[in-house]
Amino acid sequence: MEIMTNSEENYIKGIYHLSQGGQHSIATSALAEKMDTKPSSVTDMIKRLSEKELLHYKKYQGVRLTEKGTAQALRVIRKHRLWEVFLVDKLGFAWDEVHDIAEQLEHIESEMLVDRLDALLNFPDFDPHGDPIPDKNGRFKTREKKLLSAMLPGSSGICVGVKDSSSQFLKFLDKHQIELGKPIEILELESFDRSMHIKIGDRKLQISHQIAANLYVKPKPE
Amino acid sequence: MEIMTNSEENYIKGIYHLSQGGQHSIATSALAEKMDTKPSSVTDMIKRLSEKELLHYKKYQGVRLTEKGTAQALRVIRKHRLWEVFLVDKLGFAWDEVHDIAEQLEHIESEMLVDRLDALLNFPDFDPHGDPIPDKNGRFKTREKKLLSAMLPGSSGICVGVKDSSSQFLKFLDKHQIELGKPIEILELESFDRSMHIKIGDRKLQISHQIAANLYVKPKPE
DNA sequence: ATAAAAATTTAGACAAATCTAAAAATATGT
DNA sequence: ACATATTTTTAGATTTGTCTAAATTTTTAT
Ligand SMILES: [Mn+2]
Ligand SMILES: [Mn+2]
Ligand SMILES: [Mn+2]
Ligand SMILES: [Mn+2]
Repeated sequence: MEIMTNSEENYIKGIYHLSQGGQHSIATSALAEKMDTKPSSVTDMIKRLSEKELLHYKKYQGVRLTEKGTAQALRVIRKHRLWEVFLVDKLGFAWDEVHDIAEQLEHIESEMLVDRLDALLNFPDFDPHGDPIPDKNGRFKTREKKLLSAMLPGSSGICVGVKDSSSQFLKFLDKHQIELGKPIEILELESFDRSMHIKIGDRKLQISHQIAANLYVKPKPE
Repeated sequence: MEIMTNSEENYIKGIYHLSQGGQHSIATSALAEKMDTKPSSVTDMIKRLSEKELLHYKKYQGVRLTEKGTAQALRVIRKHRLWEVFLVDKLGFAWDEVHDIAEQLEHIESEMLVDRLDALLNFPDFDPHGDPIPDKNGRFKTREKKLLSAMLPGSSGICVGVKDSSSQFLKFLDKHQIELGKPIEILELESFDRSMHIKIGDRKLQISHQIAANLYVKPKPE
């Protein structure tokens, strides 16, 4: 494991996240968008990362992480999510306040620190946004989850994650007491605007399609 | 408070520490030594910091922190020492293992994070090495302390700090069960090699001058 | 199939932080 | 006081990461 700069780590993480969208290879422009930078800068960085064998690159063909690159991405993601849990559980931050701080903390280098933090937090499987936390070998729990918007009236489940984790969306959920872990039931779907009547916990409310399209639910079997 | 790079913060901190040695102004060469870099690099950085009004600089005359520079140094030192307390108290690190990790953590930017960490740790006044932790206004407790080597036979006090905080020295102290907070009594001084017979806690032992010259003691009055 | 559009790469520049080698200023010793 | 030694600064180069503008390749549309 050679040393990586913060910027290199951020690119690798960005590529990893884009790869979760199912694409075989990630386009320069997509990565530029993700990293909030110019395609020319991405090309430069891609060459360095390819040199270090963290990704596969053929000119004009986009990139794909190597095994080594994937492992590195998972290490950074592990740190990011563990720090988020720390900030929420130990320092009382709200779930919409932790991302930017975790963006900095994820680059702190010390395997011992990460593993002890993991232990302090009781080896959490998921972060405050419902995303899985890789263990020290890069393995993580997966669980069945569907977007609420993809569920049918009459079905039910448990609220387990968010797709959009912007502060605005998270605060909106707070305001309506929509929390991870709560049972959720789809009562009715308005075909006109696709808004949904749901029961969350023991309260009923109506939410727009945009909200339903950003909430993950673990469906109850049957 | 404009943004500072990690490197700028490290220089400011280095200058602050050298200034504690009493000098009116800090020489380029002294700072180069401290920062483990070349004098020419120091000159470059000094110009940038002077531009930002963090220090006073006249060519060939060395540097001195401005008010603003001092405040900035204290903010970084506060973070460094709070993180050291966190690592020891909450993650169970030994006092000789925390410095390098704190060197990284001290650059994390978030006033809220620092203040909440401070609260989690119960607003500690001193770090694991006995150094004072500035509060959010940059104020810190001072306490009377003398090098053990400067104390006379028959006098006594409490062990409150280390001058050398290298891992080797700290491990040496661990091995001989010399811990901060323990009462210490000077029994006899060998004039030949200045080694000391002391009682620490309830054990007697003999230590070399080099050890005594790196241990701080709060002397008992009278 | 070719021309136009879009995506990607290259070329050249810049800021931060470092280095080596050379020049300039300051300090020291007789 | 003046030559020598030491310290400090300057000049020029390098690495990382970014940018703009131009060139090149790929994709899309007619
Ligand atoms: Mn996050
Ligand atoms: Mn998260
Ligand atoms: Mn330290
Ligand atoms: Mn310390």
